[in-house]
Amino acid sequence: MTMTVSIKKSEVTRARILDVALDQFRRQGFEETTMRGIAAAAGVSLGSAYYYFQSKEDLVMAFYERAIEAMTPQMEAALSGASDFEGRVEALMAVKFAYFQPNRTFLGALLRHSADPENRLSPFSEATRHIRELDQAFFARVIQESRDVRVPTDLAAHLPKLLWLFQMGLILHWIYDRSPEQRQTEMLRRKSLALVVALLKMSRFALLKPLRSKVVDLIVLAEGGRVDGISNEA
Amino acid sequence: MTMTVSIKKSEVTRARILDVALDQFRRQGFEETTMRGIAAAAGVSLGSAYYYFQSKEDLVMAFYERAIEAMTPQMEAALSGASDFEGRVEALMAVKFAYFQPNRTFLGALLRHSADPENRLSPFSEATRHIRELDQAFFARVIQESRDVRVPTDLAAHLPKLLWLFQMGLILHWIYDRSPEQRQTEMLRRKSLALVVALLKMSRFALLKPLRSKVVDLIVLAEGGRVDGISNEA
DNA sequence: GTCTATATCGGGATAGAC
DNA sequence: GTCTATCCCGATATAGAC
Repeated sequence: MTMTVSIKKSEVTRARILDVALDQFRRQGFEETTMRGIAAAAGVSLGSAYYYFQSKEDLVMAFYERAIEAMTPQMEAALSGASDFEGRVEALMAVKFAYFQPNRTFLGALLRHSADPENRLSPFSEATRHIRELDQAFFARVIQESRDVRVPTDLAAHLPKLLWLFQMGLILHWIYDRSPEQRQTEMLRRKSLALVVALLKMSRFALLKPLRSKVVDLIVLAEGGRVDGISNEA
Repeated sequence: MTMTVSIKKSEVTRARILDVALDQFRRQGFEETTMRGIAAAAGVSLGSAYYYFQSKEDLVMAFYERAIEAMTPQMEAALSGASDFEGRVEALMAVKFAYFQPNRTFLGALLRHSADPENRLSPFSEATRHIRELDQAFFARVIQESRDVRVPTDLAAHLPKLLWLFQMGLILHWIYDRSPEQRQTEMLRRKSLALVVALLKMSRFALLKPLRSKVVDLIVLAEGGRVDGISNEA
């Protein structure tokens, strides 16, 4: 009992700092929020804030961790809720859009650096690899479990990453979407997913085999380098 | 005479600051270069440096301006040097890669923010629109002047922007390419361009008309929003 | 181990005197 | 136009209270 309490003491402080930070990030954005401001609002000294989070970026990483944790059960439900390929992919993406909705502005501040795989906060970075792979695993399950879309194995092997990339593109578009209530992204999401599904269904046609081979060839080449973080220059 | 001299006085100072800045950017990168360092090396005070360039970013914008200015005649030559579509597109891109070669690291520091169209330095920003449009105009000329690739008009209307986007993707890949001498990007460039050309040639087939319509539909939707800077929520 | 107070540094940016 | 002085902020370091 006493142990449990003493352990929690610091975790409460840590959680409070994180809560305050995320709140300020949401309301003022990333750049505008200062470590001094976070510490003050959390009722701790600047030194304490840095004691728990070595940098401002670490606070963001904690946000990512929370997000994937909270979304995992929701994505499980999404998978069993829909019955066909398109429905499942749509359901998976819907979870993200719903969860990130209140944090859209804040997320925008983070994804500003998304193009830089060497930035820890980038969705393509080594630091976020774990989260990325967890997410891609859900897309892999969609492919395995859906019977209505059968993709040739050479292409299927890369599909989880491709679908994840497709999702990232939509999120990025959404972040900067200035149309009322981001309706434009919604439409884009619907139409582009339909197109992706149509292309995947076409991908089995023997006539298109040479074309598909070229595409897969390109994907392999691109993956060998940059698409998935620091590694593999095969 | 006296007027000419007195006008030039400040421009010389301005040019000196810019020269020093670009030199340091190239050698140390963007982040590592400080306004204090620039001012010191240019023999002016920090305040003076800020008098000429309101921010560090402004120095970068000047770099962009210089770049497009220097590359314009080279791109003209590239267009007349090649005879077919693929050759011309390749020649246009080759000009960029050659010009940016010595600035690759520095360019990387800039394109870190490329995903953010609200960042002035982003190739998708309002601030860089002018440069972007100049560049896209060269791709438009390729399409008009090449007889070997005939693209249906509905798609052709968007092709300059699409080709430019394709080029940006390759440049981005190149920036973070860790393979020796960025050979990977070179291969990717060659193969992906060949694929693009193959797809464009296919685009005329009547059988693919419905698919093409869907693609064009998507492009229009995306362009209406984010792809090209702040404007048009048509 | 948890936390405060405080000093210090580096660097972008600004105000105001000259 | 030019400079000095100053501010703000992220980050680091240190000394010490409990």
